[in-house]
This record gives sequence, structure tokens and C-alpha cells, in this order.
Amino acid sequence: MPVTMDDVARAAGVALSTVSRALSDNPRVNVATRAQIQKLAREMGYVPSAIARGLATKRTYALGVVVHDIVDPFQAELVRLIDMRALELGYSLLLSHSGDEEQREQQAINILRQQRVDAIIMPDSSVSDSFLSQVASEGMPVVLLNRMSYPYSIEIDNVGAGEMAAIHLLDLGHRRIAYIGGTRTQPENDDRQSGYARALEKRGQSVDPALITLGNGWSDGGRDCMREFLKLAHPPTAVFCYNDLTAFGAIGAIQAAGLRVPQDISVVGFDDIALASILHPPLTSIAQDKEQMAKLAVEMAHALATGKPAAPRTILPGRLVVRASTAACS
Amino acid sequence: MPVTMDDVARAAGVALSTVSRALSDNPRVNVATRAQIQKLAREMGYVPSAIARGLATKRTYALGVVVHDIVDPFQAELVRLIDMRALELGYSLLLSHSGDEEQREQQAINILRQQRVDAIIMPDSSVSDSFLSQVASEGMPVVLLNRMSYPYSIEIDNVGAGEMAAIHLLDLGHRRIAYIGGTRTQPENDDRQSGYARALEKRGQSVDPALITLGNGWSDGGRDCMREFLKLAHPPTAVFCYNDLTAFGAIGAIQAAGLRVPQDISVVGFDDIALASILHPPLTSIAQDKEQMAKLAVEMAHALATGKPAAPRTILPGRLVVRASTAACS
DNA sequence: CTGTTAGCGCTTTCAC
DNA sequence: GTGAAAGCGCTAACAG
Repeated sequence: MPVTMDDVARAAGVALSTVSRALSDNPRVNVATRAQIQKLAREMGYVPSAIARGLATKRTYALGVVVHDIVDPFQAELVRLIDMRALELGYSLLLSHSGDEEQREQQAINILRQQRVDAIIMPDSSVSDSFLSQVASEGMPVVLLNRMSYPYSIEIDNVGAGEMAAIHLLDLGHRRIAYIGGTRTQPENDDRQSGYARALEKRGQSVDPALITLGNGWSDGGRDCMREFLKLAHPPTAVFCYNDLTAFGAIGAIQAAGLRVPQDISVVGFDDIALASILHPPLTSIAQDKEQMAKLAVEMAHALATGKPAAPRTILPGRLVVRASTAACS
Repeated sequence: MPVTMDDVARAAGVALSTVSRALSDNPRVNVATRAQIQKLAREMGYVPSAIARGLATKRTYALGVVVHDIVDPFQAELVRLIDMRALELGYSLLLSHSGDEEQREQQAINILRQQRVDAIIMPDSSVSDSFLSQVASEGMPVVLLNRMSYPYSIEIDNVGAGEMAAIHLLDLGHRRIAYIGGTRTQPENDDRQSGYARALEKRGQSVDPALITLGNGWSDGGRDCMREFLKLAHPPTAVFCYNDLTAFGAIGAIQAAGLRVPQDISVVGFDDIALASILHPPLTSIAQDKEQMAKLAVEMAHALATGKPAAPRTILPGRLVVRASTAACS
């Protein structure tokens, strides 16, 4: 149904290959006929077939992105930025959901393999290295976000960031500081918690296991964990959360219990998503340089896909953004 | 680099076409050799090339999705549900961002045209009908979400939903009810506002233009608009917002001004996104049946792509979810 | 500068 | 039941 190059060639009275060259602005074709063919193609409503081109060139100009859940604002922000940079480089995005299960994650990758994307970008992956290298051996490189131990990855210094958050609270005079984590499968969770623990130890504080718990990376998890903390004989005076969603849930639970943030309990989030600065109280959070992350990820994918030397594994620093959800311990 | 059908055929000592048939479970090939070929293909790590198949069959099993911004939780929830249903039907998703500009939207569609997706699904489109029908004439059907006047579309009854929200507030005794809209380009905005106006008129209330304003569909817009309302000599006692994000911003502004929700001002949102029930106070909102929407959209796209009769244009009802952000007017 | 031709990996008649 | 061969729409040598 759509117009093909052959149609254009016939209409222009030239060979198919000339059209192909003209349309790719090949200088080897006469500038006049080149312009004429381009004009004709436009008039005829010619739309190049990316799949035919892909078959011939072995490049699809499509990038696969596998996310746990696009509803997570942090992942959504990342995907949007990835899309922006990808568009600039001429790539389209194939989005695939993995849930949390490793099996679904493999399935998602397999679909992208079939679609012959030029590279795959995965935030928060938990697939095995062996599977990844098998995929890569087929000429489909994989770039990981937030997963150390993989050569092609970009991540932030989660340990350092976790430490930064805890230090901030310690500096405000807090001594009973809780940590509400994500899920066990989220690899960054351990690092953020380690950073938190390291900060306490540096200040000569012991880490109280009763003040460390596991949420689920979503608001309801934060809410439920906070409710439990509030039942304690000595509830924490400050809480560091795995991410902003968790923090929102925690704040909701605190307020629902009739307490105030930050007067009664201080809260620190992670990711600095857009809502963080707008809800009341504005949330103190650790910002990740998502823009840089997305940019580097796409560029690394691009380099890998074109066989150019890829930048080495990059670790970005986190940045503490102090807002009104934290205050001195009363 | 990847294993091809030809490789498998050679290894199995049969013709290429037999492999093709065996792999698609064609009953015309001997059940024993069929199983053997499938086993061999698996062992050899064969991954079918979707683009080669697409070229041959003229179906890519890819669906294009054009969103304004995936960071919008409502759109993200929709996309996730679309992906779930699409996966069940064997489709992959190509995601493309449109920003708000119609030009970018056309560009996004053009990329999907090149990729030869089987159909396009667009929430909140503002492209012209003529462009859409041109795309459709190439055998690439388009399904619209939340845009009336297009034959292949699914939407909720925005007028009715807007009326429902306003009635709820009127029933609580409110008389000064404001409306914070989205942007002008969001087509649902007008309908929601009409519903709001209709409710007031039905109850013999006049619509006060000073209480109607335009946000931007994001939290900061809601915050800024609410700040303006609070400067009024007689601020509203209740606010109906275009969507939940706008409502969150409005609530933030109210609380930042030292007032309380709902004791001083009631707030109603729209979309009932996940966060709505978790933040404090839990938000009264109009829920859309996103699951049904996504399901119908994918099925309509599928039907259109396969030339089967598509279900007629569907209008789903909205549903008022009353939570703690609304209360009787004091 | 332009035309001819051989694939890219797969599906699908058409023969046998 | 299986094989041979044409073709999907394009790119990229290879000739001229």
C-alpha cells in the first residue's frame, strides 16, 4: 500500500539505486536530479521502510529499553530523557516491561532480540551476566543503569549518596534515624543502606536493626513501614527513604497519625522526582543527574552499536537537595 | 552474527522452507521432524528476525504509542496497561514523545510510519483528522484516546465526569467552587469545564469567571493557580482540578499558606492516579477505567490492523471516588 | 554520475 | 510431507 522506492524510481524515470542515493543525499548523484527526486518522493508521500533498510544494513535504528515499571516516576523521567537523546541520534525506542521477575526480564529482552534493536538499555536490571553476554555476542550490546559489576553501565554512587543523606540528618542532631528500603531485588538498595550505616558508624553511632526495614519502592510500602515505626516505644526522629515515593508514603503515614513533618519527624527521599519540590512539605532528597545518565546511556549504546570505543563505566555523584522536610531534632 | 533459519536448515539437513514451517508449527510438516527442528533451533540459539518476517508478511507485530509525556502518571499507567495487553496479543510497543506541539506529534507519527508499526495508539492527540486519515490510508490505523469526533477512539464521558465532581462539592454545601484547568491544547479540558459549569447552572448557581483558570496539567500549574485564588477577597471554598497532579499542586499551595484541606478548602482531582490514595489527605478524584481503556485500545488497534471489524467508538463513564480531601463547607 | 545486480532473513505459492 | 524459487523494500558493491 505505501509508496516504495520503486514507485518513485519509475515516476522519475531513473533507476531504483539512484533514488536510494538521492534520498540519502549521496553526493555522487547529480545535484539537480537529486533535488528533483527528493521533491518527487515528498509529493508522492514516500515513507522509507525502516524494516527493509534494517534488513539490508543490519541496523534498525531502534533502541530497546526495559523498565521494571514505567509508572515509577524516576524511571519515567529517565525514559523520557533517553527518548530525547535517542531522537537526536536518530533512534526510536522500543519499550518493554519486566515487572520484577527475572523471567519476565529475560522475556522482555528476547522480544527486543527478535526486533533486532541496535542496543538495549536497562535501568535496574537483575539478569545474569552470562545471559547478558550471550545477547551481546549476537551483536546486541546492553547498557545497564544502576548495576555495578557490569562493564557497560552507568550508575550513581549509591553508597556515597546514602552516607550523605544520613550525615545530613546527623548534623541536624538526630540520633534515632531509620531507613526504609526498597525491595531486595533492587540492587541499589543495599548500597544506599550501606552508606547510611557507614555514616552512623563514622559518627560513633550504632546501627539499630529495629530501625531498618524493607519497603517495596512504592508509596504504600513507605506508608506501611512508617506505621510500624510509629508503633515503637521510641519511634525514630528522622527517616531516610530508598526513594521519593517511599518518602511520600512515610510522610502520609506521619501526617495521618497527627504528627508533623519536619517538626516531629524529618524525612529524606531519594531521586528528587518532580513532585518532590511541590508537595507540602517540600521533600529533602538526593538528586541523581538523570539527564547525564540518560545522555551517557544512549551515547554508550550508540558507540557500542556502531563498534566505536565506548566510554568506560561511569559513576556519577549524588547531590543532596535540602528542602523543608528535614529540620533540627527537637 | 545471529543464527538464521538457513543455518538451522543446513544443520538439520532439510530445506529452509521446512524449517520455516516447523517453527510456525505448521501441521503440514511431519510431527517428528517438526519437534526435532524446534529442538535444534533452540539448541542453536536461533532467534527469529522480526524485521525479516515483517518485510515478508507486511506485519511487524509492533504497536506505536505516542504520548505527550510519559512522566505524567496517568499516561504512564495507561502505557503500562497497554503494554500488558499488547504483550498478550504478541505485540511490542514503540514509544514516541510528542511534547505538546502538533509538529512534534506529526514527527513522532512519521517515525512510527517508517518503522511500519501495525497500528498507532495516541492518548490526547491534537493532530488533524486529515493527517490521521492519510496515515490510515497507508494501512496504518490510528486509535485515539480521549478525543471525540474521531471514529476510532475511546474516551471517558468528560462532561458527565466534570458534572459529577461539581455536584459532589455542591452537595457538600459549597457555593464558591473554582476550576483549575489543564492547557488549552488538552481537548478534555473543555469538556470537564463544561460539565462543571453545567452542574452549577443546574443548581441555579452562576458561573464566576474569576474562579476559572488554566493550569498546565502539572503540579506547578496547580500550585500557581491556587496561589492566585488565595489572594482573592473571597477565595473559593472548594476547587475542582483538571487532574490529580494539578490537585496536588493546589493542595501544596493551600497547606503552604497555613490552611487545611479539607477543613478550609476542599479539593477534587481527576484520574485517580496511584498516589491519590496515599498522600495526605487522600484525594477525592474522578477515576477513569484505565484498564478497560487500554484493553479496548489495543484490541481496536489489533482489529483494525488485521482488517477485522473494530468495535465502535466507545465512551466510558467516570467514577467519583470520595476520599478525605473534600468535606462539608464550613 | 547512473544502472545492474546480489543479497539481507523470512514467508509463501507452486511443484514434486 | 518436503523442496525450489519468487519476492517483501531497501542498500551496497560492481560495472559502465
